[in-house]
Amino acid sequence: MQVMRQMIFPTSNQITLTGVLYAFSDPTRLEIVRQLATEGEKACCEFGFKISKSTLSHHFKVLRDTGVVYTRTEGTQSVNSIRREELEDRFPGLLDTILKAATIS
Amino acid sequence: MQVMRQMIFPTSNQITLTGVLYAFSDPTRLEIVRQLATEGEKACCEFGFKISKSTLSHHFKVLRDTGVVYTRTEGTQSVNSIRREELEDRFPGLLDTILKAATIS
DNA sequence: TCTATTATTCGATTATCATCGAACAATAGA
DNA sequence: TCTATTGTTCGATGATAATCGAATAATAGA
Repeated sequence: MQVMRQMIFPTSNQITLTGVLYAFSDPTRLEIVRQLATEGEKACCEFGFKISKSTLSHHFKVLRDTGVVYTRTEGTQSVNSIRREELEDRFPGLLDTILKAATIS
Repeated sequence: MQVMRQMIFPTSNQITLTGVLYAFSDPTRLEIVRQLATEGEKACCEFGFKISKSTLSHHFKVLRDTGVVYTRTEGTQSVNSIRREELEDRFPGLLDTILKAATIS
């Protein structure tokens, strides 16, 4: 029987630099975080990607596992937000610098 | 007949953010750039890694192809340096922020 | 010309990753 | 209870990537 496992989020000091950079190195994931940064928290279905929902779910799992994104359940929706405090605490300035760079290209 | 191909380096505007982040997402490559940043330009053989030289050569190729590192030939050695100007021109503050974060963990 | 040094290239292998469709889980609402 | 919605999980597949040993290339120096 398949079980909906509970989501696990790394603590601030469990977040690794290479992990965060890997999370951001995929164009889809970078765009997800960019939208979360500019438009605030959003459900998975509100991003307007053309990829399948299983692929999208995979990308959100990577973002959660690397400590970039927090997901809370609200009804049938999964509402995502950037873990700004933890990221800033762990690697000061990194998120903003990457987000700024993302608007350049 | 195998030919030693000429190295090709991307111009500043050919450098992509996801490419740079991918280059930095590997621990070996991150350490290479960290050493280049703190100790200046170095030949491939001077980094003290325990991996094979073909693997190390592969990592340097990735760093070149993504625009992070410049390699010049000096005798039988390949001397590497960070492309600071191009990176700063393309994505201001990115390199320093990542390097600073690399010293934290 | 021969040898040592340094690094790249090739070919192969193993591992990881992105992607998808189908099935399942959890919730909301009729 | 039934159905729709939303997202996760599973299993599979094709594409990338990391790694290595061996062969090759380029140069320096004896």
